[in-house]
Amino acid sequence: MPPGQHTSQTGRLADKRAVKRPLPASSRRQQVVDLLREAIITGQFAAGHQLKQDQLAEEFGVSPAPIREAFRHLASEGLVEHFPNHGVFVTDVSAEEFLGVLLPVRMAIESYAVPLAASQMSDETLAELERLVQAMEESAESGDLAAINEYDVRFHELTIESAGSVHALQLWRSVQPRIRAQIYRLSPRHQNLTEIAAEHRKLLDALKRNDANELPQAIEEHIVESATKLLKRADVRPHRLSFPQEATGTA
Amino acid sequence: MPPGQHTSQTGRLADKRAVKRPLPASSRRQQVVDLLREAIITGQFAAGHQLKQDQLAEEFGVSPAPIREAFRHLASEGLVEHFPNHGVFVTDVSAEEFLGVLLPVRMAIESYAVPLAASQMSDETLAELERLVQAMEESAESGDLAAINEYDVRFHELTIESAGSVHALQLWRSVQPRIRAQIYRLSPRHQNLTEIAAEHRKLLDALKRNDANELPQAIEEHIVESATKLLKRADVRPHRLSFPQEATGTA
DNA sequence: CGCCTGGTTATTATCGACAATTGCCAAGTC
DNA sequence: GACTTGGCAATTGTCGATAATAACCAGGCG
Repeated sequence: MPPGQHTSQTGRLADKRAVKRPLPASSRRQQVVDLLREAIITGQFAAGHQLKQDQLAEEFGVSPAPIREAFRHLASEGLVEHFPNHGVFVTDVSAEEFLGVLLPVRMAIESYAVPLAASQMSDETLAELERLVQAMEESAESGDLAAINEYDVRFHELTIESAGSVHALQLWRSVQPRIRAQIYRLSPRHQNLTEIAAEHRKLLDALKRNDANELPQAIEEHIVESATKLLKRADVRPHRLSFPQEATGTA
Repeated sequence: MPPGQHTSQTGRLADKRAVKRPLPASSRRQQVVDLLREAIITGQFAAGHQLKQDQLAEEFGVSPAPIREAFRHLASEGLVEHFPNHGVFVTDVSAEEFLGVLLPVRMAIESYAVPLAASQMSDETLAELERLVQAMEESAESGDLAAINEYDVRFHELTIESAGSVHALQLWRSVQPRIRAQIYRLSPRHQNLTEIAAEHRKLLDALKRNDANELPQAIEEHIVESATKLLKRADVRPHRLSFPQEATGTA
């Protein structure tokens, strides 16, 4: 039975899991996934580079099996492509695809999940979000971009988790790393960190108010803002921002 | 090197692959994936059911390794959930998530990919799409719903392939099985098959005309139509269809 | 002189066995 | 009598080795 859905012992299990960590986190596969994802996102592996299972297995001191499973997971995040009998290769993300697909998909996911989450959010979760925003504000002061990104990701993930939608969360986890990869590619420096923190403060306030009218617009703004800022700083000006929301009048 | 991106021998490789099959298709993992996916989509495995690697390994006459990799792939399609050290369990898809996330995400993907595909579509591809629609029309005559669904999937997949966007295709392949699962769950019978074929004929005509103004609306209609028909027949009337495109005025 | 053909090697895919983890159950203790 | 604690059984996770696959290269043939 899936943890948390047990017949009678749910409480005991939930306690056990809570006492430990949210995730078992240990598992060679998971460790490999995390290491490789970070390497790809930060650009240590260039697009097109082949990842060889035996080489990585030796490098990490594990057998090929967990490496191969890690490959499948990374493929689900779109960070690598798998060609049967040929290997896995680091995927490229074009600015067009970023704007045309990844952001609209993220928008679709959060437009559904965030208002849903706001309507049923526990005080504990709100407090945790508050802590995350504070941590972002502090990291902005000290100029720690990596930390801000980490809190940013966690903020959104926790919010979407609260919506309780398995599929919204699964899809978000699939697109999120690709979006983060773009952030590292397009704006590795000179981001206005204070603005990022402020944006999340604004979103958190909207979550607290839980105004069904205001929230969808707040999410949309939040996502569009972060994207356009990113692109401006990188001097990438695509022909048009074709978010579904903006496409109504242009058709 | 990824097939199709070779340094000099591209032609030879492409020929070789074309002579054989589009996919190597053989691979125990792939076979297991296809079998399990079909079993889940058609409801042979109920939501919540645990898939055990050793049991399936024996059943299929393979070792646990390809089964485990198949699990990872099915998880990327949202058909199963993986709980480390606990197993994989068939995922449930609520009607709310179907309408709220899966369809909007599909809409976002196709809104980007289909116009892009239309703008650069080869005559061969158009001919293949034409064949698919004809096959659908024939299957509609003979009342073969399974065949229609198969052609339906292939029609959209081929279209999105033509767009040449790795990520649009990857995401589509991730959401598509879930949507198909809903089709089987909500409307296993009594679908108006002729209408489905006609819808695709209309979409194909729009693709042929490649009218940048008309196409986005045609896609939107196509997706919304299929969804609302599906829901009407199953007597499921959600509170509202919250597609991003329709949310502009409501905020 | 170019094309086909067979061996060679690098790499992936699969295997079967073993180790680790987890939940369960029963015995023991306060 | 309820709670803790230890062992038991079922299941997943990992291993190291082997088999299968496909690109590369050299030699032979038209």
